Amino acid sequence: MKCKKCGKEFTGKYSKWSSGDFCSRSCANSYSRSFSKESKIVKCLICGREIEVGRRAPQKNCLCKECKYNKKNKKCKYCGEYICKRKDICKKYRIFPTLIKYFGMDKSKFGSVDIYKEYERIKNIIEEEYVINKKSSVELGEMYNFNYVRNFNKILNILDIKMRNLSDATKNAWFFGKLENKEKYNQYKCGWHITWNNKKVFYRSSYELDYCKELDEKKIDYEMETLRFWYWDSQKQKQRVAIPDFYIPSENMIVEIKSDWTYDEQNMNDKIKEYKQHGYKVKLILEHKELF
DNA sequence: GGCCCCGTGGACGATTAATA
DNA sequence: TATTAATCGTCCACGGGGCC
Repeated sequence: MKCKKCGKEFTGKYSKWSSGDFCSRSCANSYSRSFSKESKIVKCLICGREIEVGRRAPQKNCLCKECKYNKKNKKCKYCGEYICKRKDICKKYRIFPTLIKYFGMDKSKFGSVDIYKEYERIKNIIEEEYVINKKSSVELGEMYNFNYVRNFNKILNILDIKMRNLSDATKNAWFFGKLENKEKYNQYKCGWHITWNNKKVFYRSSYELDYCKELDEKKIDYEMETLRFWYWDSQKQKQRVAIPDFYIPSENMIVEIKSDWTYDEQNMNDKIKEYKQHGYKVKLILEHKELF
């Protein structure tokens, strides 16, 4: 026989595993190495995907990169993947029991990538309440029967929901009527007044009380501090909350009562502009005189 | 000036991932 | 397998900011 590598004539096999093509093991190795840069396409033993391997790659090495990695690593018990596609979510595994307990996260989704959608679903629900409906973290805590409602902000933080700053939070509280300060407000003469039609209203100055009496005499129905508006304060250059003094439903009219001492013309113009944009008529009474 | 909502952040313990 | 590091839950106190 003629050796495929060196061309020498030889007889017999150099070993019982020899194919009979080579005179010696070194020739067989040398021949094999000469093809080492060649490759072949095989199917991954695990996933069946076609991959390129060295021409003489052993059967046991016919694994794609991912399957090779997978053999060395464990599956994530949250998304079920060897390499988490949303590591940002899987990393938050500590909050999952909380999301299940208080927000109804579907735990049957664990172990598959469906957990990502489920997580986003819960996050969207909370985000809608906090960002769009402007509920406070405390209100949300109560709403979801959270163990310690005052700590709901940590949940928002973990879910990457940007929290309001204290300034906006306080303005929100005013807008939704959570801050009233009625009895405590004592800078001017103030107190409760019963209207002609038996409504209880709170006045914050003697000027307001005088106007109450005037409306009582005329038997005009009115409300005090029942409306709230966001308006742009052009002097302070920020959004603020305006609470009109009087509202007369029959005329759809807002009435502001001011004294020289408290009157800020620019601020009043900012507020009135907003009232009118909402379709209300506006009356301003300064020092008992009707300006418009 | 006075009140109070709500955001902030620390302490501590429990749990789990990461590492040796 | 044991240890360490990271992170979350719970509880609490503080005080900024807003309103009139």
